[in-house]
Amino acid sequence: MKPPLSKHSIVFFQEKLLEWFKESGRSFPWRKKGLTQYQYIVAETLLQRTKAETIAKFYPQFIKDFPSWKALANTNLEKLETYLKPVGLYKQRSKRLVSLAQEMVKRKGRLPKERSELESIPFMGQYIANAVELIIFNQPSPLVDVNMSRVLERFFGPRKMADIRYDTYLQQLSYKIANHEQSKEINWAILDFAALVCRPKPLCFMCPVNRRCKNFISLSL
DNA sequence: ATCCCGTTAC
DNA sequence: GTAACTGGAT
Repeated sequence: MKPPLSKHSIVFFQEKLLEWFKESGRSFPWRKKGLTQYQYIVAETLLQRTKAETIAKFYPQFIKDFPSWKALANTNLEKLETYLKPVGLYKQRSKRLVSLAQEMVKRKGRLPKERSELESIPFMGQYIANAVELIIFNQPSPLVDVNMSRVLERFFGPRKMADIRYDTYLQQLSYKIANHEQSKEINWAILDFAALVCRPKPLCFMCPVNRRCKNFISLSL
């Protein structure tokens, strides 16, 4: 047995997934170039606990109707709830979006670069803070959600803690994976791979890294 | 560690 | 009917 966390296996994983992404990666409006900070952060907030395809249909119109932090900050909460009903979690989400927008208006649209200050912004948690570092600050950073965790755990071995955000093994592993010239593409590759191949019920037969995966045999029989 | 809280896919 | 979905706050 080879050591599961060897540099070699990490590079193997990165390269194979980047290759897979070029062929089979998904395309979403919030992955385009030239989005404003506002547009990107709103997308991340909408995506929480919701399928990306659902938000993809909804997002372009949302940006037209609420084009800026100011527009969103001045929106009536009940109207926003009605507006968000089709995508679910409308009470949470409207509250989050408005208070986030109001905070950003106070900050004149400027994001703090200090990590702890970034996470002090209401409803800007670990995930979105990582996404801001990755997409807006252009630094390598992992988008560690339940889906990325599932993929990494299957391939590299399971975590110990129940909560992804406090599991040091998973956190360190995900930073190693994301630490790459093409950090954005790696992250998107893993998210897409999680949604299309390494699903909760995995489709191992079409997996480009199945030969080295710890769960290949047990889960595909 | 626990609560929050909806649509969709299966 | 239930599990799943690009989590965050307390």
